[in-house]
Amino acid sequence: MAHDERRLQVLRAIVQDFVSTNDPVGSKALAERHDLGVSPATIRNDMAVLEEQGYIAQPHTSAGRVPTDKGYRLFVDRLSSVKPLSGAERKAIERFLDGAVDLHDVLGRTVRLLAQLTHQVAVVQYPTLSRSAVRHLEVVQLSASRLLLVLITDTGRVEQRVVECPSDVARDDVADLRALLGSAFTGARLADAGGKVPDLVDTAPPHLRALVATVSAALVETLVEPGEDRLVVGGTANLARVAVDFPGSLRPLLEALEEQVVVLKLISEVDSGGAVLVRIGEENAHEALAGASVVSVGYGTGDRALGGLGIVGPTRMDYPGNMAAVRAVARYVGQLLAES
Amino acid sequence: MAHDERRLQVLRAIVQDFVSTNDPVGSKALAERHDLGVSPATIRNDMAVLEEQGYIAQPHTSAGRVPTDKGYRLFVDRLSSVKPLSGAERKAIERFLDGAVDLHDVLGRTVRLLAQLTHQVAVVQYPTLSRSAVRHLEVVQLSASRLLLVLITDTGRVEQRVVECPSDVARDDVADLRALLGSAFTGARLADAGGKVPDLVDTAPPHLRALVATVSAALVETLVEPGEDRLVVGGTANLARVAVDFPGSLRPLLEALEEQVVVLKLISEVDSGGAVLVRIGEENAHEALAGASVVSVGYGTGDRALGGLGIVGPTRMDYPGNMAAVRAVARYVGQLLAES
DNA sequence: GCTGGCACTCGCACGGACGGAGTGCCAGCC
DNA sequence: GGCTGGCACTCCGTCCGTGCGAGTGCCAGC
Repeated sequence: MAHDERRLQVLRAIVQDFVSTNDPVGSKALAERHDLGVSPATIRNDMAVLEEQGYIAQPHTSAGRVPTDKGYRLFVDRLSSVKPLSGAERKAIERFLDGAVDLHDVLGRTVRLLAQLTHQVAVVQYPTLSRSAVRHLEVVQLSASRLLLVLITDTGRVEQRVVECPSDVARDDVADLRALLGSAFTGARLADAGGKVPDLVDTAPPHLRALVATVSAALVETLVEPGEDRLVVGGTANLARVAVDFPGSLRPLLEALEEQVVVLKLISEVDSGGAVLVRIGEENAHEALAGASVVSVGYGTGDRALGGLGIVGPTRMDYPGNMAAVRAVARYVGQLLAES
Repeated sequence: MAHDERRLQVLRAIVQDFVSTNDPVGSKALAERHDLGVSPATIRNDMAVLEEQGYIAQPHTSAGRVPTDKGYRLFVDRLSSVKPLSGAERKAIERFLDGAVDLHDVLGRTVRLLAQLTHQVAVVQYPTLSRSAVRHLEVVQLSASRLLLVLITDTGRVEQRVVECPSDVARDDVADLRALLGSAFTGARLADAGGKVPDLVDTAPPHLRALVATVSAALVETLVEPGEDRLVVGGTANLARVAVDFPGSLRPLLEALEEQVVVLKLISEVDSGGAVLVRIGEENAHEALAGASVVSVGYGTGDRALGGLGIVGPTRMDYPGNMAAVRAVARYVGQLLAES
């Protein structure tokens, strides 16, 4: 029906205007700024219906209307097309990310880039260890009974862990241990590492068994268990810019961002199909994020999803633009990591 | 003179009251809350002198007085004694930091601990590479022409760098390279690494010379050059709590914190004698930090300063308490790193 | 089903009045 | 000489009443 169609146009116009002005938008302004072909009075009728359906709300009697979470949801799902990035933006992505010398550098640049493109807080997850494979495993003796394990993954992550051994370890044993662990784990997916331990212990020379058991337990414990996934956060200064959108205080949000677990959960729950995921306001199911939206997507090399990245901002954000930026950056990061 | 003495007591009382209440403090309130032994009228005379000398100011005619940067400076230098930590706080430090498994973990816990103890933004510098020595140097071949250098320092830092070689590298050459670099650099201070390169290249077998030159150049460039020092920042949520102390906006401050260079400079300029350094307001010589104070101290193992740590907060802060916390945490971190 | 008109509601900005806190100064006292 | 109580003055923050403008809902007419 042409009816419903126009009502959706009205909703779209409300979202667009409200996002850009931060003022509740009224029927008159709407009729002036958009070619809806009808008079303010008609728009008012549509707005009344939209309000009844829960897509918009008015902060006070006789102020303009403001989109609700549900309204943004409809907008994102049906009313917006992904805004293509400008040439300048695409150039900026390349310029920014090229020249990175290691994973840490890549992710640091990525988070700064995303923050700059979207003017929101950017979040990038390190490539998940569980989906990475071992490229190299190094054992360094720190002292008689302390060993340092260094794990290098095929995604470029370098992780370390100090292992305290129950008894002193001979120099030769360290070399043997290194060889054993190396041949057992190199090339293996970290997710499978746990299963290899019993076999490895069994086949180890008797005098090394206790050592191998201790060390591989530590390896699996720290490096494979979930929860060890790291996060890079950047652009928190952008929160100050949009402080007006968080009426209470920025504090809960800043706390949630520091409490990486919260955001990590959101970011890592990316769609395996590579679609951009948007979580709006209350959909986030975490109190501190109730007034915020999260736009995230997985990045990866070819068919393998390595991790997630995205942005966090007020629900009043430019969804099409931010979705485009997040998607473009994720693609480029994926390519970059595939090369290395 | 008893005169001047009392005037300083008045200044101290003003600082203490203002820090705890955030209200400009007047002569009457001062006389009531502190046993200065004189009447408000006398205090007023003292305040007039203190104001003339620039230690205090009044926001508006006929409001109370507020300490100036100069007033805080005098307070810190002459009027405050370092507040000893409570037993609970000392316990908290131990509980928080023990059980850390690697350097990353130690510094992460440190920054959270400091933020929690002081309710300010905490900043911890990674141990300076230039003052660290090489414990282990690993070369991993990523592809025919790409090598990954992994450097492990005696302070527990693990740094990585990808090196693009002009031509393909044979497997055996990698092993030789590893042995060469290892024997040349292991145990050496990174600050001296640059000087060792020419010698190393000269003594290398002819067919490896180009490779050694490329790789060691990359090593020195990324890992030894200054500016590569890293920073961990935490507790930015505390800024929201004291937002009232930053009249304009938190933004410049948040930006300065993200722009790690700024803070790094401050934190790394620690006193070699191990004294706690306090920079108040304008003393910071960076616009964004004009309304902020930085309390920092070096941490290290024994006689060697490894890096700095500290806090950033409004000039209106509890200097004695924060100085004590910063110092205590730095000592504990120093011990912890000395053990490993 | 759309439109113009109209009465109504409210939030907000403006402005004046008021009270309170704090000061500076002065004369008197120890 | 230094401290004290008293007093007049200044000025900020708050409160309240008013007016205005934006926006709405409803209704009659096309």
